[in-house]
Amino acid sequence: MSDHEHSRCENCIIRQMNSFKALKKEELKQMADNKKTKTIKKGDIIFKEGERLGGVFCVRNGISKLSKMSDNGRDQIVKIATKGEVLGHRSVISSEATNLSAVALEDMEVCFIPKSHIEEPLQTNPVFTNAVLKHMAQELKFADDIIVNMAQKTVRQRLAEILLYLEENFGTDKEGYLYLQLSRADIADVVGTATELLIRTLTKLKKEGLVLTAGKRIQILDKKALLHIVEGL
Amino acid sequence: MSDHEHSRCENCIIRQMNSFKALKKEELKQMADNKKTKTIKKGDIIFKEGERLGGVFCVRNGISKLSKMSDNGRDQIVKIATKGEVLGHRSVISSEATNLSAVALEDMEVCFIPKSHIEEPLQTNPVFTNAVLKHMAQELKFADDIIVNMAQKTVRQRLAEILLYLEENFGTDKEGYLYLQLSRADIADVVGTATELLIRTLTKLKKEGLVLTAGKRIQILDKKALLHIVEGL
DNA sequence: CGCCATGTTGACCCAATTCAACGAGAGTGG
DNA sequence: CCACTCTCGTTGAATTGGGTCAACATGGCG
Repeated sequence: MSDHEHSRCENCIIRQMNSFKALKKEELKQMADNKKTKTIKKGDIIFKEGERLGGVFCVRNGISKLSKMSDNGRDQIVKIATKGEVLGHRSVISSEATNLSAVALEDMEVCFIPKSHIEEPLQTNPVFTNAVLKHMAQELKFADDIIVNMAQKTVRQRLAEILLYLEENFGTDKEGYLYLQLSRADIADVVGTATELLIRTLTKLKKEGLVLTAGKRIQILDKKALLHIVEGL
Repeated sequence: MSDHEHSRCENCIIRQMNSFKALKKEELKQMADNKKTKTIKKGDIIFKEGERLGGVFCVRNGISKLSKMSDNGRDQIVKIATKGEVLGHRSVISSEATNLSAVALEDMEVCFIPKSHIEEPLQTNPVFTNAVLKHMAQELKFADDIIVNMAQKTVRQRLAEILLYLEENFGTDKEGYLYLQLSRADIADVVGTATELLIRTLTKLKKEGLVLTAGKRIQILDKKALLHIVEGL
């Protein structure tokens, strides 16, 4: 493996984007010596709901979905995780099996970090622990928002919200289409509905001139109108 | 104020039930000297969404609901918090305004603890910080479950689940009725639906012989059947 | 070229919301 | 004590939203 300077955690830019920035030099060195960088192909499973993770996965590049299977057999996507995010920290912290599955939506590069290198700083480095704590507090707040959305909003509202989210967080290509090309099924799994209804709802937005589609690609035409949909009915 | 032995945090039984058990004697002493015990009447607001809390509320007695207002004007109850639970820790940790409102469902006794007495141990007492961290990890997992339920399950399934939850967590009186008597509107706000539909769904369960109602009181007759509803359709 | 996964549409049925009306208990003030 | 009102629970009926099954299109990809 070509372990050059960029694969040393100390120099990893990703570190600036998450709680790892609170780690000390020695801790990072330890981590760098034990981490395993993995290349993951689009569609590959990083981990599956119910597995016990021996560590966390730090996303170096690419985008993944975190989902949970419902009793009725449908997947619900709970989060889309990208560069800089750490997967599996929740289950390492509570030393339980994961409640979520992680699947790559694009080719990815992730670093697997054995849990001992997380657990130890959690005991000894309060700055790190507090950074993680703050991060989880944020996640909890987002989760509350999602609960309310799922419980109270229509598919149309949730779709509008996700389209805006995708543009906000992943941007567009030069032609103005959303950079992240989720399949209709994936979008449906985020929204929490059947793909047929998702498609119908999207088609309606298209007819109203708020979005534009070309194959699986989607472009937002009227951001304001979408925002308006998200809020009122 | 009758500050007897039971009002010293060091001796508070509640402490055994939450992260405060990880606090050291001196920290508890400090806390005891600065906390304010408050009596809160049924229906009273403990705090409102958007407020900046100067500390956390430790529930000594009674039951409260934590809810968030949706854009469409309906309240969504996100959690029911009871004896031993700490309210407002999330917003203190991330030093933001609360995203939730807390209202008493019964007469309550809560201790208000100024945030400094939380923040300081978070910096200096890793055992405490880790206890809080673990607790939040649990909450996050529950939140994921709720998201999936809201997104994928019917009102009937969610109602069945909540009835079982209420029995499991708050028990029944001697006649077998659920101890915690939520109003139909509150149950609807937990389930995430209109009270009319909630009532209709409950009535159906009654006709099927799975539950029994007397005024606002509810009794579970067939736990197994309810469990079956929760899982399959 | 043909295959398989994905996207799309129709039609039907059940789930859920909404508005409207009414009933039943719980104060409250005369 | 009664009448009044207020909140809460309950039911009806109309309408819309959403799920499901089946059929068909389409578009990469071997």
